[in-house]
Amino acid sequence: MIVIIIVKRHGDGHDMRITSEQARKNRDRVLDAAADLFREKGFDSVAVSELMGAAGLTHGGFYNHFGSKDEVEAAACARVFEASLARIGAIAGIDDPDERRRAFGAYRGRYVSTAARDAPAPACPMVAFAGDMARRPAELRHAFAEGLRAYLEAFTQASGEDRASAIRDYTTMAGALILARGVAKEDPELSAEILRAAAEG
Amino acid sequence: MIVIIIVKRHGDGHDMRITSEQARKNRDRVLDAAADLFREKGFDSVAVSELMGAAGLTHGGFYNHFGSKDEVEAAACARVFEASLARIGAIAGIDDPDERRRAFGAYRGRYVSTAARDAPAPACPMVAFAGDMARRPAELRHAFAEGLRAYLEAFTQASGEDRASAIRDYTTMAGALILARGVAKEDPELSAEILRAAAEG
DNA sequence: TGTACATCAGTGAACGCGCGTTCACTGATGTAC
DNA sequence: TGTACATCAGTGAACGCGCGTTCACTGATGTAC
Repeated sequence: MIVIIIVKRHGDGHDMRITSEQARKNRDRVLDAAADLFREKGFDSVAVSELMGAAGLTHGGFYNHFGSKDEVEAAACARVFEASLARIGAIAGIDDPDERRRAFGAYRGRYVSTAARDAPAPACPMVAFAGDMARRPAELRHAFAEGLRAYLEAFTQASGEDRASAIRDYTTMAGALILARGVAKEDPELSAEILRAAAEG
Repeated sequence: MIVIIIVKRHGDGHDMRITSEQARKNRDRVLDAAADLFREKGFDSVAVSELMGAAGLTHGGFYNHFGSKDEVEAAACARVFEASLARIGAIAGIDDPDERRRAFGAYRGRYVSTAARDAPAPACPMVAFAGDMARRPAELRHAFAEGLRAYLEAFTQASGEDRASAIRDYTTMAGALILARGVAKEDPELSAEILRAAAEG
C-alpha cells in the first residue's frame, strides 16, 4: 500500500503572493517599526533592511510598499504626529475646565518624567526629530512644520493659558526632555534635575 | 647666453614634510572646520574627506592628526564647549550685579534671536549635539555631560537666579532654538513666535 | 462551479556609491655627526 | 657651518563595508471567462 501525505507549507517564508489583506498588514507593520526605530535611532541610523526585518520580511520587498526611503520617513513621521496630536487633542477637547486641568497636569507630568526619558524612543515627534529636521527633504520638513503648528494649537487649548505662555511652557518641556535624554546615561542625577526644574515651571 | 631661472615651488600642494609649525596649524584648521561642520550638519553627515578639504588638505593625511573619526568628533565637541563656556563664564565672572544683569540679558536676547536661528551652525553645543547624543560613543557622551554640567553652573551664576529657575530658563532657551531652527525654512512666522515666547520668559 | 492566466508581494542576489581606513610613496624638514 | 640620513605630513590609489536601490524569479491569489 502506498500512502501519500501532502503537507501544506503555509506561511513558511517561501509562499508567494500572500493575501492582499496580509499585504496591507505587512505594510502597516513596516510603518509601525519605522515609527519606533526612527524615533529611537534617527532616520539615517536605520537601514531599510532593518525596517523590513523588524516586520518579519526581507529587504527586497520594501519597494512594493514605498517608493523610497524618504517616503517611508515621511509616512512614519506623519504617523507619529497623528498619535501625538490625538493625545493632546483629547485633552484639549475636554469640556469641564477642572477635569481638563487635571488631565493636562497629568500629561505634563508624564512628559517630563524619568520614565519618558528612559523610554527607548521619545513619544514626542519634536523631541525625536527636531534636531536634524534642517537637513531633511523639503516634504518632510513641511510635514514637520505643519505638525508642530497643529500640536501647539491643541497644546495651547489644553493648557488653558494664553498662546505665548503655552508655547513657552511646551518649549521648556521639549527642551528638558531633549537635554535630559542627552545626559541620561552619563549623569542621571543632572538629567533628573533638569526634568524636575521643568516640571516645577 | 643661457639664463637659468629656478622657481621655488613652495606650498603648491606637492611639497612634502612641511614645517612642524605648519603641521600644527593644519591640525588646528581641521579641528576648526570640524567644530563648524559638525555643528552645522551633525557628525554622521560630514565625511573625513570633507573636513580635510575644508582645511585645504586631502583625506589621506587625516590619520597623521587623529586616530579615528570618533576622536576628531570628541576633540571638536570639546572645542565647541570651551568656546561656549568662555562666553557664559565671562558673564558669570562680572562682579557688578547691574552690569552682569545687563550682560546676561544681552546674552539671553542673542541666544533666542532670529539671527542665532539663521546662523548655519548653532553656537550652543547642546542645541547642536543633544539630539543624537544618546547614539554616540561613551567617550563623547561623557564629555557632553561634563560640558553641560559646567555650562549650567556658569549659567546659574550669570543669571543670578536660583539653580532650578536658571536650569528651567536655559532649558526654555535651548528648546526654543532647537524648535525654531526645525521649522525656520518652512514656517518662519511660527519659528519667530517660538523665539519671542522664549525671550519674554 | 471550474479553468486559464495575469498579477504582484515576497525573496535574495547583485549593483553602484560613499564612507572610514590603510598603504606605498614623496621629498623637504629636522637631526646627528 | 656642512653633510648624510631618518622622519613624517601630505598625497592619492585602493580596500572593505554597509547602504539604498534594482532585478529576475516564484507561485498563490485574484480575475476573466
